[in-house]
Amino acid sequence: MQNSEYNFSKIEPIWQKYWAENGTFNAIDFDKRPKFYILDMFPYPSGAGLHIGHPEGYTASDAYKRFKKSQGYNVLHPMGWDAFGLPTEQYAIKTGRHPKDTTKENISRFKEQLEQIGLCYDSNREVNTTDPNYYKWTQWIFTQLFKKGLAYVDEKPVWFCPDLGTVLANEEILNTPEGPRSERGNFPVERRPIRQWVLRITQYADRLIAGLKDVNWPDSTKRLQANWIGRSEGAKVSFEIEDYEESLEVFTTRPDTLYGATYMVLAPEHPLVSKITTEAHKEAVEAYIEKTKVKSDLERAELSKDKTGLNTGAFAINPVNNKRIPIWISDYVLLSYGTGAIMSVPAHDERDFEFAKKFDLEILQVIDDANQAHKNADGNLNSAFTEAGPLMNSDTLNGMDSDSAQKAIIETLSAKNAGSVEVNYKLRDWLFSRQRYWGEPFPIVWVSQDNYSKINTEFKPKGEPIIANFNDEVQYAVVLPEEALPLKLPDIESYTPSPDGQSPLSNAHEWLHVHFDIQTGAISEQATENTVPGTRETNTMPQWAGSCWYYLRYVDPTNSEKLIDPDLESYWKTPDLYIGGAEHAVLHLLYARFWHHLLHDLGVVSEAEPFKKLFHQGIILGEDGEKMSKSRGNVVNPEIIIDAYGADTLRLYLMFLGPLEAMKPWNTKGIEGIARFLRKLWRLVILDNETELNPKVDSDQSTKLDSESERLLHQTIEKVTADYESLGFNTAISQLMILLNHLSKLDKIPKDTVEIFLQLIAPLAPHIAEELWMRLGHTGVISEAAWPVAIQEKLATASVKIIFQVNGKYRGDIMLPNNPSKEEALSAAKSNERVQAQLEGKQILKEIYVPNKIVNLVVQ
RNA sequence: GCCUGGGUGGUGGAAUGGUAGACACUCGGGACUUAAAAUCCCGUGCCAGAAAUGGCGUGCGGGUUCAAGUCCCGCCCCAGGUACCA
Repeated sequence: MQNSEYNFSKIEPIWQKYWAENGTFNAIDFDKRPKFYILDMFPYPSGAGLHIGHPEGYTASDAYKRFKKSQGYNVLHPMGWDAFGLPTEQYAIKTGRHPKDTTKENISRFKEQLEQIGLCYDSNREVNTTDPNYYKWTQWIFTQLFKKGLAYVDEKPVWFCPDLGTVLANEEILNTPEGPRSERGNFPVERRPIRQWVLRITQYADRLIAGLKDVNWPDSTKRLQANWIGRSEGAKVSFEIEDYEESLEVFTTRPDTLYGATYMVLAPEHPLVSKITTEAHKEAVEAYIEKTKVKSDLERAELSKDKTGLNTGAFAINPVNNKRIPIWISDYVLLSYGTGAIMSVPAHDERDFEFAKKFDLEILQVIDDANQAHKNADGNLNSAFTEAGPLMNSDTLNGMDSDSAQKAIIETLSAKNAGSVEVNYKLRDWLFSRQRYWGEPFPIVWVSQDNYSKINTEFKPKGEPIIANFNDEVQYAVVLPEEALPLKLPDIESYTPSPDGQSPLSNAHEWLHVHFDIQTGAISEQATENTVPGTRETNTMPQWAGSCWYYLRYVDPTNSEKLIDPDLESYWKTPDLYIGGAEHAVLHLLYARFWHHLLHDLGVVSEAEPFKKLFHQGIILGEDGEKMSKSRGNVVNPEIIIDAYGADTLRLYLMFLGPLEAMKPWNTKGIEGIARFLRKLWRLVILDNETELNPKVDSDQSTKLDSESERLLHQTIEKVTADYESLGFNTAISQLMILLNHLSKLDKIPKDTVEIFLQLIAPLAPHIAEELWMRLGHTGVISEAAWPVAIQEKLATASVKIIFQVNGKYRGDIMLPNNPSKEEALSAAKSNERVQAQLEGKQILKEIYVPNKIVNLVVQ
């Protein structure tokens, strides 16, 4: 505490308590006021507590919420906890403490820290993804996916991390110079085939692209999502393989270049490789496959800058001209995209060109470049020509443009049953299971084939049954009825996953083995004539599951009958503003959109898109300009700042650092300016060292502001209002500083002017604003007061400043009565001394007058 | 490589095509004080000058315009994302 007058550590807790106890910021269902739903990305309550990055976005949303409330909106601004996750489970493995208990402690620490910053949330609407009453509905959504045939089980080669004892998704893998590592812990990882649940997000790919045009998001984020989904239109073409029954399917976006296909390339893992490779090439090909297996995708990409590959000795037949072309393998072709095989057209694809050059394969130009392409002296291409153009070397299609040729070729192919139009996506289905304890259990029971046939179809997926092998026995998946939800996590002795990669739940024997009622789906411990024996699914859901739909539950957090009440849903709809980091631009936002579309199909929600407006707050870097991290030792702890300067100063400073969306370094020295600003505000209202009001503040309204001060006041109302609306808090604060600097120089200040100032700063510095508001004699809180509105007449001026320029350079200015004529302005300019000095001995070529703004004399 | 952002004083950053550097930090000088803190006043882009003022200045090179940090073309650098997507 540096100042005995403005005692923030005394007043801040008082107001925090007041807002909490009075539910000042609680939303009211079905209120007549217009609704406004503002959402923050909810945090993972880690053991480390709050990081300075959290309060940046959270302060912005808290300020915006207070602003909107003052403007007369019924504001919903909730907070919750994304509390399933690996660190808590790791901690449990280490200490044996139940993740439930650790989570509870972490949450209460987070809550305390958020409250200290003056962040207010509707406490009746807190959600916690690990609460069975919450995850009941996460499981319910999964049952809907299951029944619609949008979930399946697949044996997938996925990243396995022996140190963490779990499977990791691609997005949890870091590519380091030492090879692939786990994002958490930086442990080495390897590929292993494991039974996994997968969701068919690809079925929604087109709708997820289309929906992007209906949302107000940063363009860069929309593009990122569209690119991630990666829709490409083209054709599937099938090539016969010489001497084999099988044919080779490829996907191409350029069917018009089919005549230029001079060889084929298969991914080394392609199932046909071992079959078609000739004796002479077998040994080398097998060695190459082995080498590929140990490479990560990134190594494959990186090392293959210089392309590698081998001939299999086999030949394919081009369906349009029956040309015999060799089949190669190379790791630049990925099994996971398209069909895992390509037709190579080196003349018109850069990668193929490079490969053909390296292995001296034929390059046949089939698109006329009209002399645009780089060629060597012999007239051969120096690089691939990848644009469209008229065809050449293509029999009857010569001269036809690329577009028409694509259609013609696909038509020819489909007549021969050798090809068709095809759409491909980069997006892959969503790997939805983890071999962990601390996640939502799947409401699934596995039964034998015989027993499966006895079970009510209600518990089975639409379409194909879901089957998996357990110890060489085929099992069928059935889903639990809604009444059986939530399926709670059982208590277990050890949280350590078994070394075979199975979840720790596989050791919870009593929980594991159940009897499933074939009619009702009810689970019982004892067998009856209506039950069949089954085994529960031991995988749990990924952390994304709970965070995919939490924004809906805030609206109706305690409903045990429904995920969300339809009336409440139609009142609150979806968030009007979503603030969160750009690091979630793809995965979280895409998964949540997928589920929201699904819920829309199910009639649970009334709109297809969940987040109308999205804002990405930036990142606060350490004082050294680097990302804050423990290892760098540049982490700023918000609690220390609050102790030294108070929450209001921290809030203002976080917002003053720069634009909300920017990445900006923290600078502890700079906070002094904000601290001075608030002390100055305090002194404006309260007399030094006393609790009484500063006599400068005229409470009987006998003084009036002079017109210049009044104009500044209303300009400030206007600018601050507009800046808050666009989340431009940094410039709003500097405008408030200008006004305060001005007011503090006046001898007398009308009380209502001070009050307006307090209202304008209240969203950002709510504690001091409440305190001074009360001391000015108000019985109600400033949080409930209506937002001030600028009076247009007060903004008007009687005179206008005209800038003088000579050859575009500033040479002086003058105040003139409004709307001076061109003649008046010009003569004022010409009679200015500095202007005259510039005109000395020169000739005026042109006289520009921009009304009420500027005179520019062009001279020579 | 590709896709996004972005390059403005010693620092963070302001600027609907119209006075570049608002607002702060830092630093320097002064007032108040026994002293310090707090507070207040003055200065603070660079160069020349006692000052008035003048010249130069928004990554670099061109262009459009009476006027460009802002618009157009070409480069350089930095940060983030992505990884051969056929």
